[in-house]
Parts: sequence; structure tokens; C-alpha cells
Amino acid sequence: MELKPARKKFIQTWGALGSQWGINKTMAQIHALLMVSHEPISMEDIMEELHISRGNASMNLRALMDWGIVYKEYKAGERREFFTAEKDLDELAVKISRERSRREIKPALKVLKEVSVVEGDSAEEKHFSEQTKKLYDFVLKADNVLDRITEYKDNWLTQLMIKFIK
Amino acid sequence: MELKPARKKFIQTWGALGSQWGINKTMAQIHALLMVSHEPISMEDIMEELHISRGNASMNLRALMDWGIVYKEYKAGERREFFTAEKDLDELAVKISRERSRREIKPALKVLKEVSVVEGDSAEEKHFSEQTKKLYDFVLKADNVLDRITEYKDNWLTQLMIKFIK
DNA sequence: ATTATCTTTCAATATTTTTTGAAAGTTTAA
DNA sequence: TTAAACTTTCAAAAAATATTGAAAGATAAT
Repeated sequence: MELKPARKKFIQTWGALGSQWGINKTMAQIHALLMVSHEPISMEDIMEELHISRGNASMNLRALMDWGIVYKEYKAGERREFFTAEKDLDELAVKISRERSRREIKPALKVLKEVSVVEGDSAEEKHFSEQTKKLYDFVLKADNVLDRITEYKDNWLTQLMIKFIK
Repeated sequence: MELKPARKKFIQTWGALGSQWGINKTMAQIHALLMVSHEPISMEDIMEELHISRGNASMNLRALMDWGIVYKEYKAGERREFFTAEKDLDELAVKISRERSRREIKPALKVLKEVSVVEGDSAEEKHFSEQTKKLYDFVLKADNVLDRITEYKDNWLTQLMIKFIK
């Protein structure tokens, strides 16, 4: 396969995957582009390759940097800023997990805890309280697991366990 | 806390969480409503509680059933259909993981495999091929881990390992 | 201090996604 | 077979989300 179409296809796919998981398409595409680039890229080049406006590029690069998965780089003697992506995938996964946990899971957990204190004797009230308590425990555990996904992934004992469970 | 506002708050939160993860708000809300209900609910009641149209309710219930996490129930002597949610959270997680894997991850893996065969001697081509190969391996492993999230979660050895890794 | 180069911001616009509601479809009962 | 009770479908409308582009904001060179 040729580089150009392969790159294009990869960027499209990564963008689509992103939007299915609540990350905007352009953000995921910029990230994809940077991940497969062997050297830092300027905003101008990102705009050109993805056919997007300056504003769009700027805003999404900012967002990616807020997630801690894209970095600014300065080249000596260059006025422009260049960008690179976190290329260590374990590091990438850890950062994404941490951020999603902080932004989305933790607040949801807080609410689950709040609402699960419903008291009362009716079947309705009992069931509500029980179910939300279970959800709290479950989400809490899942959150921990996600946070440690790479540690699991690469642990030999775990690998063994996977085979065992299978 | 009172049941009514607690239930409302839970449904709102679950809906918001859903949309942040690429599941539409109403779908997540219907699911939330059914999860905390101690008995099956009719479409009419769902429409009323969530203030949504008949069409919306019908389509999202269909989607939830396609995911395998909501079931139809028939009550003796009743013409209407009633709905319940999968309430076993482990089962819920397994089904969601399986579906997302099948619909989103597997197709992405296929593309990753396709594009990673790029050949050539330039640094650009080499880097592209290496990086997409790494991504393929990583996503494949992560997919397997997700698929087994509950097995991990409840395994005592793993629990011990979490503490150990910490 | 002025200009040139580059980045950010944000109101307006465009696009995508979701929702509505009425017509068509289905199933059961009379 | 007709009607009643309910569900599904889908084109149109609404809502939510993303994108643009030009003006304002930085920063460095002259």
C-alpha cells in the first residue's frame, strides 16, 4: 500500500472512532496525523492536510494539549510553533483514562453516591437505592480498572490469567 | 433524599454520561429509567416520564434491545408491551463491551492492519508502518481487556495485584 | 516604536445528530 | 372483516455540535 492513501485512510478511521467515543472528529484526526508523523508539524500543514480552518486547528490543538497528549515544540530559528503527539501508547492510554475519569466518571460517581441515600420502605424506594448503590460500586471498580489498563495489559501474571480464564 | 428528585437526577446524569461516551442522551435515559424501576414499564409511561415523543421512545427502545440490554415483556391480559433493563451489571458490561467491540473496534482493527503494510525506505514510511503496527497490537490487547473487564474486576488475585501495583 | 509573523478568540454559519408527529403497519378482539 | 389498540417508520423540524474567518491578541524582529 502507498503511504499517502494509507495515511489518509488511517486518519479517517481514527476520526470516526473518536466521534463514536465522544471525541470530536477533527480532534481525533489531528491526533492521528501527529501520531503517524515522524516529525513535528506546523499548524499551517495541519490545516492543509485536513482541509480545516485556522480557528478549528487552533482550538482542537489546544484541546489536545489540555488532554496532555499533544505537545508544542519550538524549532531553533523558527517563528512558528510545531506540534507532536504522545507516541508511547501506554502513556497515551493512561492520560486518556485519567482525563476521562476526572472529567466524566468522578462527577457521575458523586451523583450516584448522592442519590443512593434515598430512604423509604416501598419496593420502589428500596430497589432504587439498591440499584444505584450497586452502580456506584461497579462504576468505581471499572474506573480503577481503566486507570490501570496498561499495567494489566503488560503484566505477565495477568497475561497468564487471561489464558486461564479463557 | 426523596425518591422523585433522586430518580430525576440519576436519569439526567446517566444521560449526560452516555452522550459523553457516544450514546445518545435519550437512549441512556431510557436505560437509566428502566434500571432503577422495580417493575416493567410501558412505552406510554416512558414517554411521559422523559417527556419524549412516541417515535423517539420506539426507536431508542429498539436500539437498546439491539444492544441486548433491554427486554420486552408481555403481561398476561395486557395488549401493551412492557420493558425492563438488564439489571445484572456484570452482564450489562459484558454486553456493552461486546457490542462496541463488534461495531467499532473490530472494523478499526481491520483498517489498522490494512494500512500498516505500507512499505518503503523513507523515514516517513518506516515510522508510519511501525506506529500503525504498534497501534494495532495495542488496540487488540485493550479490546481483549475490555471484553474481560468483569472477570478482572471480581477476581481476587487481580484485586490483590491492584493493591500490589499501587 | 513600528511592523511582520504567527496564534487565539468568538459570533456567525454550517453540519450533524436527534426528535417529532402523523401516516402506515401490525396484531388482537369482536 | 372491521375496528380498536398499539407500534413502527421516516420526512421534516429542531436542537446540539462543530467549523469558519476575520478581528483582536501576542511575540519577535527591525
